Amino acid sequence: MSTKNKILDAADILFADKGFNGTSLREITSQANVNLAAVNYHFGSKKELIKAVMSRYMDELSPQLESALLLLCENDTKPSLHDVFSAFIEPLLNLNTLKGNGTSTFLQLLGRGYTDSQGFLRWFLTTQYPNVFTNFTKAIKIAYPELSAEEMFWRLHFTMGTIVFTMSSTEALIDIAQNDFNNQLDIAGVIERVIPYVAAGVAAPIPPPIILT
Amino acid sequence: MSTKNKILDAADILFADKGFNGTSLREITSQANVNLAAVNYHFGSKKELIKAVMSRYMDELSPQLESALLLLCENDTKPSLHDVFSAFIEPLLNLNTLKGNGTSTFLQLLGRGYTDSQGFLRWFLTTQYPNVFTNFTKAIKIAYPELSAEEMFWRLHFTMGTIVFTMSSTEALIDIAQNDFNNQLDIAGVIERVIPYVAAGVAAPIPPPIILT
DNA sequence: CGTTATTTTAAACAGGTGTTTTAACTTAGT
DNA sequence: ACTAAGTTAAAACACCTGTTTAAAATAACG
Repeated sequence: MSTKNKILDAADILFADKGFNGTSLREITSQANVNLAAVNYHFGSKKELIKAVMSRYMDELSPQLESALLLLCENDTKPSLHDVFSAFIEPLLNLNTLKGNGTSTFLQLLGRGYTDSQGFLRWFLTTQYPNVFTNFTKAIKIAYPELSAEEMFWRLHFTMGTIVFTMSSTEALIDIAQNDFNNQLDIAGVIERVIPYVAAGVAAPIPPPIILT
Repeated sequence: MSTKNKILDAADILFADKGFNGTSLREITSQANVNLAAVNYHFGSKKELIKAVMSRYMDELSPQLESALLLLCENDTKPSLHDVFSAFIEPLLNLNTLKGNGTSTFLQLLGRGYTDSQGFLRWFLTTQYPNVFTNFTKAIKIAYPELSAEEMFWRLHFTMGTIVFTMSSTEALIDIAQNDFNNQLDIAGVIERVIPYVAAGVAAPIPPPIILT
């Protein structure tokens, strides 16, 4: 395997586990059995390495999400919210088949990107991959046309928060759940539980207008 | 104001904004106009400072949450899920009256605690303030008795994720919302929007048992 | 007043950070 | 085989980290 990929693989796991700020280049290079200077030689800087780790996922995911949502919109039967979220999440699960634990680290990384590094990664994703967001919005608009654009904006971000936050602390939660309920459960199981939750949240009745007192 | 409080106030804002790992003691002490060594003199270490910042909120919040939820459980009319969440969130909003931006920074700090520092803060909170969690669970059990303990466990953590994640990026989201929909909105407004969302999520119909293929 | 405590200050400590440099090594291309 | 480009290696760079030290300043109290 090439040095570049060895670095990407090690960085992937360490970034997800300890955050971008919390992981040093020396940890990455020693985990990858590679010289320290190799990071700056192949990627230029730590910031560019972070972008590269995320791009590896997004470049594969973005077109899959686009086609899955497009298919849903062009269907003759109106999709339910549950359908929309399932279509969105299926490509995420497919990452697992290509790479062990792919889904979990990607969503963890996404969570890190929102909280670490003052949101520079959020900027990177929304500017480099804007279609993902707009297509998703379009599909939901079909499934739940009564929802105003503003209300939808907020509920989408609530949903983003639920998924990202859950995934970034998944291992800890699974540990607790196995202790308390001794029920075998993996990431896919957690995702299957979170879909009804977010679908119900997005589908919640429109609240009465807020009265300013 | 005492040196100790000047440090706590500065650390509060900086920790919320840049995370625990992302904030250096030198940033805190220069923001507080205080000597660097004062942190170690008054608190012992950075870790203890983090605990002190969180305790300041939790010591005030914990009894308020307890009484609000207790009142709800002892009421003769069965509370709805919306009632439970409102009772939980009202004390959070009251932090604002005591301290400017108290609610937002506290929830941001909570979010940091889940992702930064490999969950040592989560351990600190769950061991030091266990009542908060158990009382909340009890109230929901009354409002929605059909939900199994395990399902409730997950939905509570999804809810936690929604709130914490939303609050840790609230300013950014409010900025976007004001640009796109030019609608005046503050933190309280966001909270009023998130309550129906999480209430519907927790109240979602119980999903069919997962079939392992 | 003088004498303790308590607190603040500046300086240094040992160790970690991302990045750069310079030389050695490997790999193609002709 | 020789040169040129590409890659790896060890060492040093300048800077930042949390923490400690020891002296100076302030406060408290008899």
